[in-house]
Amino acid sequence: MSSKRSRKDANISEGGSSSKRIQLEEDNKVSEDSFLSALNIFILPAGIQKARLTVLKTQVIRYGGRVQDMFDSTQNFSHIIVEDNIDIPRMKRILKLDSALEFTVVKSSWLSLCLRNKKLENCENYQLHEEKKVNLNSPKKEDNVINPYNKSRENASDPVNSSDYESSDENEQNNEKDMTSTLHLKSPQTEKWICAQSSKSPKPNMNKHITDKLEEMVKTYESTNDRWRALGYQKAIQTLRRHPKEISSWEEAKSLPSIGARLADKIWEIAQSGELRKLKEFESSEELQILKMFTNVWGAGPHTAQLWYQQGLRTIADLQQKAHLNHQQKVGVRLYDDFLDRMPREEAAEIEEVVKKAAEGIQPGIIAQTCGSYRRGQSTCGDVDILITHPDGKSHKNVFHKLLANLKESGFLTDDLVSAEETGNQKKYMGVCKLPGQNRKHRRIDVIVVPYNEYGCALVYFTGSAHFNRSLRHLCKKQNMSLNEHALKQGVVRKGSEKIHEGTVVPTPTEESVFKVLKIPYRPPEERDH
DNA sequence: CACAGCGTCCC
DNA sequence: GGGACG
DNA sequence: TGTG
Ligand SMILES: O=c1ccn([C@H]2C[C@H](O)[C@@H](COP(=O)(O)OP(=O)(O)OP(=O)(O)O)O2)c(=O)[nH]1
Ligand SMILES: [Mg+2]
Repeated sequence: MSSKRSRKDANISEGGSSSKRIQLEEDNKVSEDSFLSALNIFILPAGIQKARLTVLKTQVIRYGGRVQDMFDSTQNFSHIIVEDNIDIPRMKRILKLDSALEFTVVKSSWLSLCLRNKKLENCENYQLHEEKKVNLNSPKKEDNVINPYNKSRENASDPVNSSDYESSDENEQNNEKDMTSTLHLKSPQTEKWICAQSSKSPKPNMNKHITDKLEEMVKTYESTNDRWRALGYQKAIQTLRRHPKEISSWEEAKSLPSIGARLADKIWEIAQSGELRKLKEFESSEELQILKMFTNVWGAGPHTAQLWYQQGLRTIADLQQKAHLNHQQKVGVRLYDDFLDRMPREEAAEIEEVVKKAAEGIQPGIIAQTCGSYRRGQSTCGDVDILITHPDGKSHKNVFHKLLANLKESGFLTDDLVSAEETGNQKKYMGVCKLPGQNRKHRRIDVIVVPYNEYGCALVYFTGSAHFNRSLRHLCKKQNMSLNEHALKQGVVRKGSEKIHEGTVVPTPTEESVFKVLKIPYRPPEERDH
C-alpha cells in the first residue's frame, strides 16, 4: 500500500474555499479560446454516460459553444452529436423524427477530438448520412419539442447523498431501453495476464495527474469497505501508469484494459478540467475524511473505523483516550505518524543490514534477503520484508526465535504486531523496528523464515506485488494448478470455488522454475511492480 | 449474473 | 466465523 | 469498479 496522506485532521474546510482551480461556472475572463463559438449543438444523450455528457456540455460551453438541452426541430442547430454507435434510424426513432434530416449529425468522438485539439476539426469523417432507403415506418409526427431525458436535468448537480459511495449508484440508467442491441461492437479484448507482462513502461507515468486523483478514490473506497470498486480503480491506475502517452480523449481511455465507461468518464473529466467532482465531494465529507484517517491505524479496517465513528470518535487523540483498542491498534495509534509515510529505500537497506548481521551471527551461511517493494526496485518502501532460509534445508529452524530475541535485546525491534506465527514449516513475524540514532522513525518490518525447498515459491510470494501475485494465482487456477507461498501444485480439482483434490507438488527450487511451469516468460522483480 | 487470491492470526 | 493483514 |  502506498501511503502518502494529505494530513489534515478534524478541521476539514468545507465549501472548497481552499481550492484554486478552474471555475467552470461561467466564462469568467473569456477563457483562452472560444474556438467553439460557431457551435450550436444538441447532444443526444442515448448511450452516453451521464457524467460524460455533463463534461461534454461543460466543455463546449467553456469554449464558447452553445448547447441546447431540448431538442427542437425548428431551431437551427449546427450539429447534432450522437454516441458513436448510434445510427440515423435509431436517432430519428429517439427524436421521433420522420422527415428528412435538416441537421448535420456527427459522432461524439468528433467533439472529443475538437476538445482535445482545442480547435474546430473537420467533421467529415465523423458525419452520419441518411440512407436513401424507403421509409416503411408509419409516420408519427406531432410535437417537435420533446425532452429525450428521462428525468429533469436539475439532477445534473444532484445533491449526491453521502451514502452513494457504498451502493452502486443510480446514474447507470441508459437513456434508452434497447441499447443492448448496439453494444455488440465492443472489442473482444482477449485475456491478457498481468503476470505475463512487464510492469515497466518506457516512459515514466504520463498520467500522474490522473492516477493521483484515482489513488485518492481508491483510499476512500477502501476505507468504506467497497473493496471491489477499489480494486477496479486500482487496476485502472496500473493500466494508466504503463500507458505511454497522456490520455487525450474519452475513447482512448475507454479502449484500455480495465477501463470501462464509468472510469473513462472520470479519467476524461480529470484530463479536461483537472479535477474530479466525485473526489471533491469525498474530500468535503467529514465522515469520509475521518474514516480514511482511522483506517490508517494499523490493525483497523473499514469495519472498525465505522464503529469508532459511530461511537462519536473523531480524532486519533479520541482513539487513544476513549476507544477500546486491541494490542495492534494501540501500537498503530501510538506510532500513527511514523507509519503514515514510506521510507527511502536506502533506509530499508540499513534495516536489512542489521537483520542480516544478526542472522549471520546466529547461523553462518544463512540467506537473508529483502523482498517486497525493495526487491522490485522501488525508491520508497512502506515496510521492509525480509525472507530467511538456509541452503542446508534444516538450519533455518532454529533461527527464528533466536533472531527475534537477539534483535529485541539490542533494542532494534520495538513492538510486535503479530509474533510467533507458525504456518506449516514457515514462520512469520510482523513488528516494528527502529534504527539507532537521532531522528529515526519507527518502521514496519516483516520477517518470514522458510525451509529451503519452499524458497522459490516464498520468494515469488514475498516479492509481489500483491496485484502480480493475484494475477499469477488466478492464472494457476485456470490451469488446474494452485500457487501459494509454500508450493506450486498441479492436478488440482475444483468444484466451483472449492478444492476437491489438492493436487501434487511440483518442485520449484527457483523463481524461474515457477514461471516455467506456468508457461509464462520470466519477469525479474523490477517488472513485477504492477 | 458471477467473479475478481489465498492463507493465516486475533478476538 | 468475521475482520484484518500481507 | 471491470470483464466475460
Ligand atoms: O495482499 C497481499 C499483500 C502482500 N502480498 C505479498 C506481496 C508483497 O510484495 C509482499 C509484501 O507485502 P507489502 O504489503 O509489504 O507490499 P510491498 O509490495 O512490499 O509494498 P510496500 O512498499 O507498501 O511495503 O507480500 C500478497 O501476496 N498479497
Ligand atoms: Mg513491503
